[in-house]
Amino acid sequence: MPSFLAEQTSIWYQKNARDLPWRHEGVGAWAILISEVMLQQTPVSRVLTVWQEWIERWPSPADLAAEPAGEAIRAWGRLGYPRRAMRLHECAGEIVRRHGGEVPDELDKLLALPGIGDYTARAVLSFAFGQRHPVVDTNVRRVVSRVHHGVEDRAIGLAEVAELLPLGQSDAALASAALMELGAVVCAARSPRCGVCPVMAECRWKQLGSPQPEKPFRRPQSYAGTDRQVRGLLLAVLRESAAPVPRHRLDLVWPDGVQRERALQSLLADGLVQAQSCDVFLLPDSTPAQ
DNA sequence: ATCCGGTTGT
DNA sequence: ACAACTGGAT
Repeated sequence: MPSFLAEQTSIWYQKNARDLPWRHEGVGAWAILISEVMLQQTPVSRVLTVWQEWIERWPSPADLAAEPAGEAIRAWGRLGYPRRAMRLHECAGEIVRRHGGEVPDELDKLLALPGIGDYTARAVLSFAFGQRHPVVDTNVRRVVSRVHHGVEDRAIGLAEVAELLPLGQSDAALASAALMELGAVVCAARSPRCGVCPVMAECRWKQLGSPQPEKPFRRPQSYAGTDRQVRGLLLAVLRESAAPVPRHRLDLVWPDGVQRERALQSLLADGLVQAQSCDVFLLPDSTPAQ
């Protein structure tokens, strides 16, 4: 059932899509997969340079799999959520071992890879292989919720999005990209630009006066002072050091010894950091087994 | 339901 | 200060 939303947004997208490098002709599935992982919870502007470095350095899964995980973590830079870099490295290894070094083009095989969930698996199938799948991220959820239901935060499932996509594979893939783009550029969470929206005339949310969502209750959860910040500070020291780092240098980044130790232990548990001895640490440097 | 980063726009 | 940013794993 091709919907008004999918059709109009696709038309709009073909004239207004941002020129992002991973959308260029000839970009392979591996490079697109990398872009999708990097874009998880991370704005486009910050992904651009790191993505370019990655695809030049590791143009195939085998290239990344051949290096220690620490190199992926180092090259991740300050993108945030560095476990994504580690999972991407594991993912490359799985692709080499189980899929002959080629990114699989089947849903169940992608979902079985580390770091690849419901969103990323379908995004790769749609944008790299031109298949028809519901690609549901926070943008699509917001667009469909607003336009069809007139509310900000209604739960939007895969089936609901699948129903509104065009039937043709490439048309559906185009519509998926278009819905995400609309959510990112026009139907923004904070400052929607309804004046330039291609579906304004049929938007329930606009008709209802753009009602704000009910905020049930949300913890303040500031970043400053959290374990997350301390993990980031510790990892930054290890990233920027070519040589293993003695504990006393890590002690400098955060005054609270208890929290510092807890953060270090969690990094070790995640596999983001490796202990060379009891007081010397480094990024994972073991060359992966073939 | 929670944890997991780091930057930018408001 | 604060949410938002093309989520995934536990």
